[in-house]
Amino acid sequence: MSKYKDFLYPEKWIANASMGVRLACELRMRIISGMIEKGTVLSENKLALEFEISRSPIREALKVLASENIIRLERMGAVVVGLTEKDIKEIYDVRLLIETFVYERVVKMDTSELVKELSKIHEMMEVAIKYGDADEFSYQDVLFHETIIRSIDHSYIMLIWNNTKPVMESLILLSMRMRLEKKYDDFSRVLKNHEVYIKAIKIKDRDIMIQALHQNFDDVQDQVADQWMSQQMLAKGREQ
Amino acid sequence: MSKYKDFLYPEKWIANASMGVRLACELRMRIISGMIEKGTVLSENKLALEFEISRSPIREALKVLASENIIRLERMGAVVVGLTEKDIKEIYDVRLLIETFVYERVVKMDTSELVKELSKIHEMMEVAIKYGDADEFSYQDVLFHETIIRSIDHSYIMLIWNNTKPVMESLILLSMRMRLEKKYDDFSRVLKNHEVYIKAIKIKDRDIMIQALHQNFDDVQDQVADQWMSQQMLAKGREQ
DNA sequence: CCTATCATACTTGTATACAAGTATATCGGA
DNA sequence: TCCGATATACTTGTATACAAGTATGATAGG
Repeated sequence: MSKYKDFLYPEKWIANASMGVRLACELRMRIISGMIEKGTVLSENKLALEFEISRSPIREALKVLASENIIRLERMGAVVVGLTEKDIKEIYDVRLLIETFVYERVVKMDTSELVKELSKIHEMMEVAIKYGDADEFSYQDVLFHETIIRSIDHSYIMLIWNNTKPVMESLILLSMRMRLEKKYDDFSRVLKNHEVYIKAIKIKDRDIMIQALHQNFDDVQDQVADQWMSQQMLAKGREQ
Repeated sequence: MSKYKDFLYPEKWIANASMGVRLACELRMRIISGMIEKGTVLSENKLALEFEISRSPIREALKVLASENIIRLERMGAVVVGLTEKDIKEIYDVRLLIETFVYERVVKMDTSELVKELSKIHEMMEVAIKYGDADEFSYQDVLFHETIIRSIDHSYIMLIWNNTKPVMESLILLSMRMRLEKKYDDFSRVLKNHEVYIKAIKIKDRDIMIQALHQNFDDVQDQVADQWMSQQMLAKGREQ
């Protein structure tokens, strides 16, 4: 589908999803990467023609993207809003907020099972990076945090996570792909960070947890924002 | 539409909304009030027949409700999940979380305009209760908190609010309607609480704000949960 | 040349049709 | 009586058609 032969979003992650979901994932990647410029007006009919599917899944996808605030549904057409640097900061505000909340709960739990799961994911990340698979690394990274959040069994925190996850995932995916080429060393730092996470959860010291959390976020946020800016610049350059 | 002649959700709030949104609001009210029992399987076709609209808006409504975790979209049919007491606690966890965050920002702002807006809403609430209009009171109550949240101009906090608002709104609406008949005195307490809010924002003392926030929530949460339980009991009784 | 009105081509929201897949129930056989 | 296969009646996902409304542009009149 579409004149673009290849997709930005890993197809195997959405192999048996509906067209609406798939299109949402792909459009999200294109918008966040800057491939679709801000201000662009997306029309249901035009998208239907371009992607060669009917309006039903298109509508579904646009609703999803609108709920993530990266497009704005107006009277006529969906206007691409995209992400500003402010937005990225805000996403990390929210992550910090919910993960801090989560940790408050985690210290009161039996974390042995969780630690085991996280260790497994951590090793997966090591393997992924060993074979230069940025997509798999991103997947496991997101899964790592989701696993922690899921562990406290809090449906409304989970709801927030589910609403912010897609954009997070796209940002991380784009960032990791760039780093694979230009800043390979970063990965070992990310891995180290996750080790600290696991350790902090294991010994259940809330202060160390929060500290590790902040440290990671201060680190990661800058990098993601940085990488994202490069991506934007790159997209800008490509247009000319 | 439907065999139920009257709707639980105030029709004037959604006068010019699409059928999908309207149906979502109505179904949400019926599910939260217990009018539609947990475990019920909602079929798109059956709903289409019952409400005499096509499947398109039905699908839209079900997607919305699924994103709010009050129904679960499965292979065949949408299973009504509803709210447990745990869910209600969790919603207030989230509100406490985001409103605490918001207040951290509010103290750094010029709040004069905000205070003015809130005072207006507060007076609206007084008028609403003077004329025994529980729906209008609920509307202004929700608007009060939304106004505070909106004031910090944080799109992702706003996103969370938008995701939790519908369920909150339904809970408050049902609770206020009951109180109008049985616990009329409660309203003056709610009004007092909001006065404290405004004052706390005006003098910009973070500690007092947080304190006021917690006090209000401890108070309101219990009441909402309480009222909601009564409602559930009532619904149960009606079935027999 | 400027303005107002009307026609046209777009937009969304909704209805309906169809295809593919799944649970259920019935019927035949042991 | 119990088990298995098949048929049927459901389900969702997608495509398409239609209606109502809106922006745009062209045209007529001043």
